Amino acid sequence: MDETVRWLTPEEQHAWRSFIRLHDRLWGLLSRRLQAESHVSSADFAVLVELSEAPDGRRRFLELARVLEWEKSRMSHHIARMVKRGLVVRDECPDDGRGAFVVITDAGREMIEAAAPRHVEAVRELFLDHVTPAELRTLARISERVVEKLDAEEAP
Amino acid sequence: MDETVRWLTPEEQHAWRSFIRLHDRLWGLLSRRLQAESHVSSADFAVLVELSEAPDGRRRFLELARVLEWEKSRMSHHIARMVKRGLVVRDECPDDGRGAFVVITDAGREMIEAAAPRHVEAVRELFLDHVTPAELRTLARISERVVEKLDAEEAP
DNA sequence: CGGAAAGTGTAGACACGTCAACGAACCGGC
DNA sequence: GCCGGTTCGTTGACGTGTCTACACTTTCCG
Repeated sequence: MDETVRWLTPEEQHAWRSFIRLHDRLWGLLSRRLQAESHVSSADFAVLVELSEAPDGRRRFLELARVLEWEKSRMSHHIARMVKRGLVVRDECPDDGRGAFVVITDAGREMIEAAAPRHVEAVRELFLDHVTPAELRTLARISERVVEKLDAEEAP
Repeated sequence: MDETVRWLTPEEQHAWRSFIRLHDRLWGLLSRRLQAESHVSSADFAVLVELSEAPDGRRRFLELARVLEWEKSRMSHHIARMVKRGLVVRDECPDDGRGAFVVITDAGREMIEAAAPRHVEAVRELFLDHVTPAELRTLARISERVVEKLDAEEAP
């Protein structure tokens, strides 16, 4: 084993753990609120937002997966569950025999329109209200830069 | 419906989405590396770190849950899986007939000792190396402050 | 034209987390 | 002592995410 491991300094360890902790707590609370108040999961919410903003409320399957950065398998399973609950329907694609559209239903629109304002309010109350504009810019800058590096990491 | 929803500004929306995206990508990549290189999940890793640092490699069940901020049910399910794979064992508590200890096994120690250096290296390579010390301090400060608010939110 | 390769989506097995209900042991006051 | 409330931990049902393998198209190219 390589004995020259560069372990994290206490500051690094603290920052890293705090960051993970922040996300877990925040996302957990937001998800539970969304579920309790609006009866949709965060994943449902993401799909419905994407569809409701699309022309005719419809999107190709893998296009949706690409936008949300989900694996196609996850998308397939999740759409199956959403179909079962009546939030979306599948529609065959005339141009491509393999493909399919996912289309938001009226029930889906009602869900998202009821959930969105509450969700936005929660994001403000639980997060944005406690962060200064300068801090938010720093956070965004860090996030963009690191994600860019990760993209480069995964590409090859 | 309340028409006076304070929707997110483009800057806020961008920062929020970037933050979530950062966590998802980073955590996803780290988890997959941990699994592929060391055959442990992030959750296994967290448990093993905690146990390996404890005296005699043992901890009371709910104490572990409290430290990791996991629900007791999650802990119970997860420990059951780890027992099945031989990473930990359960041990009855003589003082308290209800209670139990979770104890790390030799195999568990080997796992964590092999996984830790790689994991630390990955955290550096994928995250810390791309963030300045000042940015890291800002991130830690934000995280602490918001988590504190969330604690206050959940307590009552 | 025809066959290989790549694209689109599905399906099953499994790991994981949450929720709610439960059983068993402890604890405090009467 | 014992009864009610609390704590400790388990369990089963269910929704979710990943991985692998698969089936069916389309497309590319000789």
